[in-house]
Amino acid sequence: MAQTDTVTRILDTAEVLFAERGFAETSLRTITSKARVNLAAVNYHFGSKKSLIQAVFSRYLDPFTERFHCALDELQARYGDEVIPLEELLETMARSVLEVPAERNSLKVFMRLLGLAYSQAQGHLRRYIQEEYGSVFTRFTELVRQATPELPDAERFWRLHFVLGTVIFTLSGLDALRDIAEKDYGEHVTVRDLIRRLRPVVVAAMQAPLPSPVAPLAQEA
Amino acid sequence: MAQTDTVTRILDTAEVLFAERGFAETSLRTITSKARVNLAAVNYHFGSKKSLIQAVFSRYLDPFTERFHCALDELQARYGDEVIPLEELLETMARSVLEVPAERNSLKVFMRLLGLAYSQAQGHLRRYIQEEYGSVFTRFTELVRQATPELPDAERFWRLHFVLGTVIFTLSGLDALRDIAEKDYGEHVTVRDLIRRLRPVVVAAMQAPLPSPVAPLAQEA
DNA sequence: TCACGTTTGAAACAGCCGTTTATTACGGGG
DNA sequence: CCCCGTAATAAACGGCTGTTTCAAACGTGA
Repeated sequence: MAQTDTVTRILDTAEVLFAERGFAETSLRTITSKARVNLAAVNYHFGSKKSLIQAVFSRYLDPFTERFHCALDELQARYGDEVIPLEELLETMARSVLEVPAERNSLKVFMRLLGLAYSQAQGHLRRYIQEEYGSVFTRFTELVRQATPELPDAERFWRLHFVLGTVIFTLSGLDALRDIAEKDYGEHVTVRDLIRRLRPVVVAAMQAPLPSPVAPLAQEA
Repeated sequence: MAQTDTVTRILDTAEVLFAERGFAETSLRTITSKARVNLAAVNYHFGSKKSLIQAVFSRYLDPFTERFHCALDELQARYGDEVIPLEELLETMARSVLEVPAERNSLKVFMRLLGLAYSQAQGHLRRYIQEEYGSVFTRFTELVRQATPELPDAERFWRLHFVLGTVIFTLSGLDALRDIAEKDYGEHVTVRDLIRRLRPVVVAAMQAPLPSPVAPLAQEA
């Protein structure tokens, strides 16, 4: 079937180019010419550039949410009524994130796309992701809440976004950082290696002592 | 003098629009019309859109690097031959970052611009910032090295970028996150409040235990 | 007051953008 | 066989992009 081939070739090319340059900086002509596909094929199969962007995300997020839900099911079944430890939750999430793009070894692309979804304006994208995939995050958040009863709700909310920032920021800018690290320390760092380094940092961040209630950061020392 | 007025009006308008929508998504026509300035003024005063972008960054980074250098001078003078504690270094950096845009209460814009400089492709921008302002970061990194002798060099490098990711990611996406936080917890969070929350998390991240050397993250539990 | 360098102004430039149209080629069921 | 829905193609559409041009206005020293 020629249709499927055209569609996937567009998606394969688009996700790489989007990850490299961003959405606005990647034209449909660049995508279609590099994919050796007619320009009109994008509008024919996807309707618009916006829809193409959403389709690129769905191809990653649909399998991810499914796997993540399953992994959480298994985790809850294993622990029954006991509280699932925080580290277990974090590792489950990490494993689910890693499994999806591992099939096409494109973790870098996946992370870069997630970073773009956050940083790039693209209001429609944030809304789309929120509406389509917000429920998994809500479920995960609730489990984290049970695992960290000592944290006030607001504090936990912000800390989750802190560590989310660390992970997405690091892995989405990995290529640039890797160049610097290689030049300075000679060692070629792998994604797996980076995640090994991230683990204790993330755990420590979540378990950090509560901030002082009066906020004297900018005072003169 | 009318020239100076035109230049600053362009810069004032451009930095806000860039921060809101990104570089590619902000046209010169949008900038000049909102700044009530002729379209050609940008190319006349700055030469090109690229140069305008760099000028926007310079206006923040030049005062920042100067203040930061002075603050580090003072810190080194105060501690003499003693090692400067890590918390002291982090707070000095935070204070320097906060002081600059405080004059025009535009910290949000500043952070968003930093985030864009990282996430947006814009190779020319990264190169420009690296060449122009890399030395301050090098100096700061060396002081952090002395403050954390127990960390291997590579580990420290990555952790600095981890916390950098947290701060930039959080503060540059602050508006979106604030909306969610407000809806969920009702409290309106200020930048100052966020920094208060960030402090213990950043310190804990830098002081987290070293990762296990064998990297078994993705193994089956 | 005149002349001159600097700054504004309106208009046009070529080029790329996303999208649409109309035509052609394909391929399995009546 | 023909027919018809699906898909690929080339070409054109209007619109917006950054940049350039050239004339007009400005302000300041001679």
